[in-house]
Amino acid sequence: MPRAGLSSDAVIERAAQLLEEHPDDDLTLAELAQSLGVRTPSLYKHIDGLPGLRRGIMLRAKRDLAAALAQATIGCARHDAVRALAAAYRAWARANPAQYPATIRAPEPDDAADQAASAAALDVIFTVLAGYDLTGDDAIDATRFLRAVIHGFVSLETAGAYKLPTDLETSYAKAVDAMVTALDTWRRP
Amino acid sequence: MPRAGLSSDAVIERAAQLLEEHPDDDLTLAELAQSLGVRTPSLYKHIDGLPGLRRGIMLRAKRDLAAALAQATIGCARHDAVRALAAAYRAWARANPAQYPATIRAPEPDDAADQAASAAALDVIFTVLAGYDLTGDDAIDATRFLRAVIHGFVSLETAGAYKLPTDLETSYAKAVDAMVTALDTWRRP
DNA sequence: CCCAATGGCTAATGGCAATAGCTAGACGAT
DNA sequence: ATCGTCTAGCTATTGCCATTAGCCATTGGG
Repeated sequence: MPRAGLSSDAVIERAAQLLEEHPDDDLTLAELAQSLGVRTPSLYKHIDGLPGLRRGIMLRAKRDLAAALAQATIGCARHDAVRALAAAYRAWARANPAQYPATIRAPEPDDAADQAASAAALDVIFTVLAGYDLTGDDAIDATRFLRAVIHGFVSLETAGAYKLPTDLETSYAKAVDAMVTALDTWRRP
Repeated sequence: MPRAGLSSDAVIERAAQLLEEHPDDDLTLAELAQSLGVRTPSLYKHIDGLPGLRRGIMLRAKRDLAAALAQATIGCARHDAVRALAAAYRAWARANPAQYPATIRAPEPDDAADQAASAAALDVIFTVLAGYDLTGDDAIDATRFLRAVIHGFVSLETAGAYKLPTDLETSYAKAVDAMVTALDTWRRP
């Protein structure tokens, strides 16, 4: 019985890889175990069953996305920051299309780690929008709009809903432009 | 052996109901059969296994959504049509949150019925945007933007991502306003 | 009234997640 | 070096689910 030298992180990372490699068929513990050169029950020494594995993948994804967003917006403000955020968000989703849907799932109310990971990503957005002098409900509405545009585009793109041959880069650039313009004149009525 | 009087449509409709009733645990043929007062294998006389059931639910959802959108935009033009479309889209998603994700899945290339159902919904959007005199890539970019804003907001809302107490109706209204304004001046650079 | 079509059933198979309990290897303390 | 403990693997087992094969009763058209 040679030891495989697994760990919780190693198992989760491998699972995320498998998820990206064939996104169609849902991830199975049996497949994951085989891919790690181990029998299925052995995985339970590192993860808490299938739900625990899914949670691990989700947490990993949320943290990674939040870090990418934070990284991308360092030293930028206003329009530049919004564009950098939008670009980094889309780049992450395109690089991890199978994990992306997990990143928008609302955290469970009693899961502190999940709450923290979700909040980290939201904080980046709030910080970016802080340059627009929006307060109260205006800031919240603007945040919701920004998330809607970016998530909406990226989600439809990675789901394969944009099938026409027209260039996606240009379409996204125009969408981001429209969003930036809207944010500029957000306070009004 | 009294007959249960099932049909393909009845089975699919019941499955959609169950899906909405408890969206968490994924739909099982065993549960569906029990809910219909029938043994599991009997379902195979009406649907083509679990994949066939899922496809049936998806088709039903896409057609229903497309019909709702078409219905809502009758007799409207430009801003009014866009607002009506946005309102109807969100209303449908809120009424059928568990089925909504199925409606954005890209159709399989060889599934004619799926292609048709998806195209029906897209046609409504194209028709609504026809009032804006957009042509070529401009029209496609605008369509993508419109879908991104509406789907993005609705998707995040039904996923529970908008947790703050601020009124969602107002937030959506502002987002739709911003989108309408952007569409007004879509052609430019 | 008959008979073909069909919608229900039971039985059986195989895959998967999950649990219980065993065992060997790693590692620290003496 | 040796012992003892801890733990990461394992096998065996259970139970649920989807799926298929094959049987039988009901239905409805000639």
